[in-house]
Amino acid sequence: MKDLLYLKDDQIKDFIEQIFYAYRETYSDPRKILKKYSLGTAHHRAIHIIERHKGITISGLLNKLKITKQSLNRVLRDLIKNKSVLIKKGEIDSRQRHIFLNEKGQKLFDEIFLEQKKRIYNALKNSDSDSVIKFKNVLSKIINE
Amino acid sequence: MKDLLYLKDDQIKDFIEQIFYAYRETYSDPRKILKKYSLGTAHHRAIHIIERHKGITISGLLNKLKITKQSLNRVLRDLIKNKSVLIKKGEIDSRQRHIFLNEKGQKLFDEIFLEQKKRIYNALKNSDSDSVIKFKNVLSKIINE
DNA sequence: ATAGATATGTCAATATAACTGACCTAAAAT
DNA sequence: ATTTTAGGTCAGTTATATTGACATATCTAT
Repeated sequence: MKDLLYLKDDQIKDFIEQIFYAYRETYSDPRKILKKYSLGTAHHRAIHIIERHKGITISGLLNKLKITKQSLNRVLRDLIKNKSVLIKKGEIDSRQRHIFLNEKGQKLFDEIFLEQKKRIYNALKNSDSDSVIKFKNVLSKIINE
Repeated sequence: MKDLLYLKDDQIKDFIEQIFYAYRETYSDPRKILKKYSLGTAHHRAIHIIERHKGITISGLLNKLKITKQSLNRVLRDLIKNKSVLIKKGEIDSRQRHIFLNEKGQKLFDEIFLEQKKRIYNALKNSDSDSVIKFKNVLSKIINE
């Protein structure tokens, strides 16, 4: 049995608490901006993933957001009504829908990101590159466990 | 102007996405257990913080959870009815309430934690201690920004 | 002693974001 | 031709949060 300090229960409990704070703070920063456009964090998460995975399909988005299609449908309906999002039929498989941010959506993303970025940027700018790489690695391992 | 790779926007966007996944996965693992006791993630977060900050006051808990007292009240009412939580009047300031897990609450926490721990434990056990320390440091900086 | 501030509790209404379950169409795969 | 897959939608419900108003007890400061 290992007895490494960083595997002690208290350390793990701390991480569980810290991951909650990190998520909550990171996603609460741009709430005011979202409210200006009558959107919420559900829309924000969708916009973020669409921006990072341009042309993602509905099922692709569902897999990343892990919500039901009924929930996603409401979110996408709002974003389409809002004219932030563009949906294209698949050329190979025309059952599929490919989702993109249009110009307005990209501007909205940029505005949200500018606000949200600050927290991460300021945290990273005082960290050395080794810390950032290792942060990324551990985070990835947590997700892919 | 710095031009460090890890401060590039794309890297920061990745972190924002990864922090969402890490939080969601970490807190969705014990949902089945919670459901067994007719509790949800809101109760889980409260239980976790009470376990880590034994005797915390209502306002202390509000500061950590960042929800309204009306929301917290519902959560605590459920936990008291459930007989997981014990509330003591403050001895120095009798307006204050100090919150504790009682035996049943601690057992519930242990059961939740055992499930939730796996993900973090497995992620950390293959990481060297330097990685874990640096992960913790960056995470703290993100929270305290 | 009294006035104001603080800590907490609670009622009511509403908002946000999720869920389940049922059913539908169009197109691809077999 | 049949089945499966990708997506859309209606209806009802649940979980968790919000705002706003008001109440009580206790502490602090004058």
